[in-house]
Amino acid sequence: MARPTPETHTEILAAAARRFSITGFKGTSLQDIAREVGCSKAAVLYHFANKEAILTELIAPAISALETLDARLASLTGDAARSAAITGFVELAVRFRREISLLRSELPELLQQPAFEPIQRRTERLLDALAGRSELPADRIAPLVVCAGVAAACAEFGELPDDELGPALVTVATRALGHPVH
Amino acid sequence: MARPTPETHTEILAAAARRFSITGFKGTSLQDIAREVGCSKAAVLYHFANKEAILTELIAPAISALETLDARLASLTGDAARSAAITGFVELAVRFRREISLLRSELPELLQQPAFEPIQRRTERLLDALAGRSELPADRIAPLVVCAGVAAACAEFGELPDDELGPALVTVATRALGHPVH
DNA sequence: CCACGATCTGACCGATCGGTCAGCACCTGA
DNA sequence: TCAGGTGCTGACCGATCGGTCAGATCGTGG
Repeated sequence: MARPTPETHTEILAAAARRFSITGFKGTSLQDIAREVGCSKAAVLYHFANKEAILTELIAPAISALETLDARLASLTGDAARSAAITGFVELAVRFRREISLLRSELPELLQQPAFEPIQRRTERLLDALAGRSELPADRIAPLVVCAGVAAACAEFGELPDDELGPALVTVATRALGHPVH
Repeated sequence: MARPTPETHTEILAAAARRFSITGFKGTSLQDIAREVGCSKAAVLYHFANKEAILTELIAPAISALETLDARLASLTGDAARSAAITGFVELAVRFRREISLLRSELPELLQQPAFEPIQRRTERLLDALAGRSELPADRIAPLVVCAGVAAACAEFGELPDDELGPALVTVATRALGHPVH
């Protein structure tokens, strides 16, 4: 074997994405990934420090996009924050639906690990923006429904074109969040 | 030890529910459950054929409730099906939010196993009712957002009283699904 | 021609998993 | 009193997990 192909790194990422989206992160072993790539498990661990490093590299672009959105929303309040949050989040969810689908089944659990704490924090701030900065528990329900629902729909409708899925989701989200508060 | 208490069966169920809802099904070992109960792993497997049997028994009431709802919706069409599906599903989700929360992180994966195929089928029929029996892909997006969103909200707002969470969710769901199609 | 770094392998590690099994302690009914 | 069933234990099983390590195999520059 031993081909002089340094593309192995990329191939591992692609194989891991496929496996993670089917059997989940915990449900996928390094052996599974190695088998799909056609190399040894040790080769996988030559390119990545450990299993979690593969996941981290896979979702890095999505995380940085989430951080960008969070920064843009930080200065907005009320309805302005809300509508910007809707379109921003939907656009982000549609663009990164592959990443969502490979995380969806284990995101709540992974989020509890300290390494993923930044995502947790940004998501809470996103919910805050979707709630129009309201602190009332009742006003927090709709944003959570929207967030989780949009993410699930993106994972499920992976084959739909962006320009069909996106506007439909914006419509649903806007309706769900109802008229501006007061 | 060896107390003459056949309540162990119940204690195991309660302990498993607590663990599953925190660390997930796959993330919880029989050892974990045994430790929480204060018995041996072998004792757990004396009361239950295997790990999956614990989960099955835990969610049995929720499944039968889902089947009842499915039967009731079967004869309805259009807007009648839709509004009945909304209130029925929300009521069910609120009532069984504990079960949802202990499954939420792994439901998509568990559903792919043949043993959970009935749930899968009923859920699809529920989505069908929520879509007002429409076959258009675009009309399927909102129901999925609502279903996943409501489930996530129920898992998240476990401490809210039923009569506060339920109506709020019905409102959000009705809004999200928009006006009756034609 | 040879030394070297990059790439990769197979063998191996300790830990943990779900599950089995022989047998012990206890209660109950004959 | 004792046979038998219930509830449970600790020891153990094979499999698999994530991860390590010494060394084989290559292409390449000196």
